[in-house]
Amino acid sequence: MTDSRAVRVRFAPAPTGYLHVGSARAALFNWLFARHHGGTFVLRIEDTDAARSREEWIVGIQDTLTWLGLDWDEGPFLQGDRLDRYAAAADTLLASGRAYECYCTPEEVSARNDVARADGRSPGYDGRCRDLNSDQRAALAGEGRPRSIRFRTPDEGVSSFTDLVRGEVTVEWSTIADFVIVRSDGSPVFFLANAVDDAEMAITHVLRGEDLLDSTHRVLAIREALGIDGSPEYGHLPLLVGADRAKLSKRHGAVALEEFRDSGFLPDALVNYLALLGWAPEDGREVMTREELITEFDIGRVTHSAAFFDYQKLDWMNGEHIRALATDQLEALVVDAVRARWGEESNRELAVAAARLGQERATTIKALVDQADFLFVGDADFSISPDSWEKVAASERGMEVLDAVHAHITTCEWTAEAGAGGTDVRGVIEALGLKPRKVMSLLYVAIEGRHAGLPLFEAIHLLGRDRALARLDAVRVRLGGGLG
RNA sequence: GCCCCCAUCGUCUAGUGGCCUAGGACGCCGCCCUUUCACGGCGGUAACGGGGAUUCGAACUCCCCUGGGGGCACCA
Repeated sequence: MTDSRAVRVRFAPAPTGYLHVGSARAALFNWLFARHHGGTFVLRIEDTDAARSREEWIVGIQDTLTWLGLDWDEGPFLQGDRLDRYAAAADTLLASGRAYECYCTPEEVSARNDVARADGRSPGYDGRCRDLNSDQRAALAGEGRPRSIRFRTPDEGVSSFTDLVRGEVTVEWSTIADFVIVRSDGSPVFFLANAVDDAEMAITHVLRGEDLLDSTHRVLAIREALGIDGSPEYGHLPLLVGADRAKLSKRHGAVALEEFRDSGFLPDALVNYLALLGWAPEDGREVMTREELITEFDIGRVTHSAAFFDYQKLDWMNGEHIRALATDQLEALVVDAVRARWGEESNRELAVAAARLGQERATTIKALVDQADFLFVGDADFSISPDSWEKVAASERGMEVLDAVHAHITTCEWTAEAGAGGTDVRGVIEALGLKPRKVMSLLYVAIEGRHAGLPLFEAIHLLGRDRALARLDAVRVRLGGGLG
């Protein structure tokens, strides 16, 4: 951007639910754009739909943005606090004739649209109240009909603007029907509030999803009708879609940011992955820090087509970020996660050890903690997953291996210095004439309850001699050989 | 039905007329490493939707078709 004005962008969610991953992506692009240009990032809550907006979502969205690390410089501004401005704007439009009073009810309009569709005609307000005179209006009002205010779109000509990502976008006014800007309860509708606020808040650039592309013409028309000079530049971001290429929604999988947080994804990884959905830096880097993203971000490099949200690639990305974490940072995260799961008095040393052993292999914090379950679970609750057992139940000379390992663990050196060196049972297995890798799974299952997990010798050492022996015994029994 | 947007490997993308027998990443497959699983390393699989036009030359420009998506609310 070569715009000389100081950049001011905004993220303007409606507090009608949790923060959706698509909205988060829009917030991120605005934030990156603002930070890249040293501009201002404004948070505005578009709560003009009182029926669907809720206080808890206003709080929740802010919490989630904060967790993601998308800090805002101004706001949150609530449109609910600014109703007088929208009312004034509506009066202006009414006075100039750019808007008119409409006495059709939503039900009537909807019914007429259904008929239109059924007849193969285009839906959209049919203009019934467009040219009422004052007597007609008074009569309709006299019937007790509710009054809304509708914007009168131009009858001819075109609406055109230059989109930052798509270039020139033009549409004929004749295809855009008159639309409501003030509901019959007096509350403003998105188009009006949006136009007024972007002007008053001196927003210079609007980056939002492509699903809002058509509405831009209407917002721009209101600005013009209000006599507001100039307008922000608009950039419509490609949509995020699911496996069926439709707009990403709940049925495609996790879409609430909270779900990603609770699954142990790192904010930096999510930010990194989201940034790459619809944008790529010039040099093709993929794993990037927040600072690198800010430096490289360029609205001109945003792509045009919808992007599939690939959970597998997110997993990979998260693993990359876990590995890039300073060890003490990961330790802190794992300790917190372990305590959230097993209680505040959970053994900190074990959690720290698990963090270190897991850093090289984990994709999420949750998966890492899952792998460490065997360290924290009570002995009475320890169990072996059925499919893991199935994999090892027929292990070659399993009983012999267990006996030998049991004997070794019983007598091996057990000191902090020796560590996992003492619990290394490879020699024992080789002495039986077996290849360690062939029978190791059985031991993993016995000790960790699953055939894949944290390194075995370290696991045994962390578990402690008594608990380790008890688990070996349990599997000996299960294998049918008793405790000979 | 009408309007708008979009179109490169399965996926995310690089590519802005010759550097492209199309590059990278995820996934997948194989090999190596290895204390299982991972991680890591190496290699492989795999794409310019179709048709015209412009040009000495098109993934890149234009047109048509096809396909996909979005919108047409007193939601945002």
